[in-house]
Amino acid sequence: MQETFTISELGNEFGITTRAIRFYEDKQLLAPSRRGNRRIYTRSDRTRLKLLLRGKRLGWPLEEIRAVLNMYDQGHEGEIQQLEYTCRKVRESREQLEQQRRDIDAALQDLNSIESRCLARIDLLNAD
Amino acid sequence: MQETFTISELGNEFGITTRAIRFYEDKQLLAPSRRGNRRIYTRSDRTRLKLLLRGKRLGWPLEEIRAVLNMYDQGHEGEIQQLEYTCRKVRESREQLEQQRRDIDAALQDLNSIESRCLARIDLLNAD
DNA sequence: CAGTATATTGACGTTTACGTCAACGTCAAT
DNA sequence: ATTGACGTTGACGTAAACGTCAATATACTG
Repeated sequence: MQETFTISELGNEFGITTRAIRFYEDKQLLAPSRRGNRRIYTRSDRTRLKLLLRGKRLGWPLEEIRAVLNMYDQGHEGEIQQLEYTCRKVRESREQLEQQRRDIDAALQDLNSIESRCLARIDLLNAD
Repeated sequence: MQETFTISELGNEFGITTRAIRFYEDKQLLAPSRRGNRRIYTRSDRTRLKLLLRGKRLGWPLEEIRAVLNMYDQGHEGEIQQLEYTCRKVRESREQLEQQRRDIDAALQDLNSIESRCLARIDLLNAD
């Protein structure tokens, strides 16, 4: 795989606009280096963007995604206060994720029962 | 349990404002009956709101939540075209939910590893 | 070296999902 | 009869998350 990426390469790969990527940078979720004026994204920048988009699929606001992304960096260094803070945030995020998983499981059950009723009804109408 | 509810009862129960509930009605996600001018919500209206909020916790836009809510109604009646359309939408929603579940599982793994590194680091700092 | 492609910042516009008044109606209790 | 408590519509405001230009710079390509 490549070592670095341009902004439009990442945009194409992930199906988002360069405008969005610059917006994320503006909101401190990304911090690519520059060659002159232009942004160059490393593999680690790309990973960060990938994680960002995962957060988006889960419906998290950017502000929260930023906090989670920072945990990835702050998990292995810093003062003890900072580490404990990170630990607390980890637990908070985990609880939210577990709530979301419960919601998903419930929704999947509902969808299954809707589909069953739907298929049964179609069957009934076809047996005329 | 009660048979009917006022708008503020529902707002208090679910921790949302009456403004939000009226907004959902405006966007066709709810359709309570009226006594004169005032809204009365049946148990079924309440259930609908509960499902709506579940969708919100999953980060779905209201427009999509509305489509899903309509599946609950359209799953057991209507023409065959409508039923098959509902079936397709059920499958689409299910795929999205399954993607979200994959994202959640991945995120939970990441959080676990962050927490481990964090705790190890704290342990190290405490053993001075 | 002209042309095309890709990049930049900056400013303004747009959609979603409500919040925040304002102005008014209604009903029960004092 | 008035005072709250609760409800209504309507208008306007706002934050988040970008979209959409415009003006400009830089880089590759024939």
